[in-house]
Amino acid sequence: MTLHNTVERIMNAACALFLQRNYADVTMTQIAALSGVSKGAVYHHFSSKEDLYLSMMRADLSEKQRLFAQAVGTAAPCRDRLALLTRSFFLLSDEKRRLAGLIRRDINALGDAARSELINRYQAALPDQIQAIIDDGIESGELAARNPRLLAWSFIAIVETLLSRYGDEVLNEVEAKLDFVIDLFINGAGVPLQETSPR
Amino acid sequence: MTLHNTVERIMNAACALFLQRNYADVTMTQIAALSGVSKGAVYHHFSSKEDLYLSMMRADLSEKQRLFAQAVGTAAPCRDRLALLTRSFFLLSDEKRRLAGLIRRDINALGDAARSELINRYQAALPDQIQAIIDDGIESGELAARNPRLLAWSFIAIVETLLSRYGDEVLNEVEAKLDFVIDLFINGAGVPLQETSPR
DNA sequence: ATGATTAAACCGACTGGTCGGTATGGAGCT
DNA sequence: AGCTCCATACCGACCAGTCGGTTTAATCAT
Repeated sequence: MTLHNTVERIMNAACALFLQRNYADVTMTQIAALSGVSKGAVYHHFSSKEDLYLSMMRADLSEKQRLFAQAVGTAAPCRDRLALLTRSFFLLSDEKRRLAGLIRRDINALGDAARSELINRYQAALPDQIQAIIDDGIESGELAARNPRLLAWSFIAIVETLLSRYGDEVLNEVEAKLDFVIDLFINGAGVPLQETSPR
Repeated sequence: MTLHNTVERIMNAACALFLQRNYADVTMTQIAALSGVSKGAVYHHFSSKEDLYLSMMRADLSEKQRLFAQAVGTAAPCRDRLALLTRSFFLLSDEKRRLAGLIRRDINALGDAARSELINRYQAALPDQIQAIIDDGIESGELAARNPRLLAWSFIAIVETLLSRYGDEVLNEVEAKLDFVIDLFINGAGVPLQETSPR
């Protein structure tokens, strides 16, 4: 739409292709073809394949960091803040939702500098922010005292479980997904010992 | 084994290389070099790169399926059976432990036939067996009634969280890892509402 | 305005190099 | 001999990245 709409189209095409194939299996020719521009145009805007991948990820992670910072900055019980953050994640488009997960798949294909930059940005955008909420939850006594970083990773891992095709079919509503994730993470899979059913 | 120790060496080399790099980034020449044999020898025993990858995975998944079947066949509370299965997993060598996780990373690089075969074998070896335990747990009232397949995936996801370098540093004892996984999965991260909360 | 100038955007054929896979032939056994 | 096992040399395909040339569009001069 703007002056640089070519850059935008290249990034969108790259996003779509990197989502369905490994970093190594996506060719610059394919990206150019899907963008509707030539390979020369792609290399005019991005200095290398890695530069293109990095630019795409940088943009996405910045957006997510900004988005999730709202939930982190809210004053509320830990459970509600986690729900707020997770809801905003589930409300993203399917593409955006899966993008961050690519990092773990492609990280080995990148150079050292790119790799550590991406890891840092990913940490700041996702695990660190979730851990901040969990830290507060532990301090306030809402959560049991365990390693907060491992808890944050586990939380993310559970969320990613629902990004599969099957997860989307079984729990198609955002609130249903939210319920599953938050309830499993906070209360676990076991039935509460008190009240209703015995063991 | 001694007769075909070349096959063994090739498989071990392939295992080590596929663990540190993507499927596409591991070359047959590298595998041959690390095996100490020639490329011709590799192709003498395996018809293609995909065949080698598949053979490696087949062997590993069969072994895991057999291993975990013991826990599934045990008569005990769901929690104990999950712990039994998970302990046997954590007691595997580092290489073996990470191997199954590769599938999700490399699955897109394989052909359709290989892909679906691997997915089926993985399902049978890990999620299906864990789900069998969870199914029993739900039926006996030990676990809350939720989608058992999603629960199985979540359980695996939590376990995989501890396979990272950091997870190994923080919880270096097998029993500590086991405690984290089982307790988080069954009881959740929140403090129990009743009684006094320990630690 | 209108033509001249210029720089950025863009194209696509091409290159250098790498990879999966094959052809060939030799060593050792039966 | 005839067979398995394995090493070396090689082939075709394909990729990231380059480069000379063309188009577009904005700026300046008149």
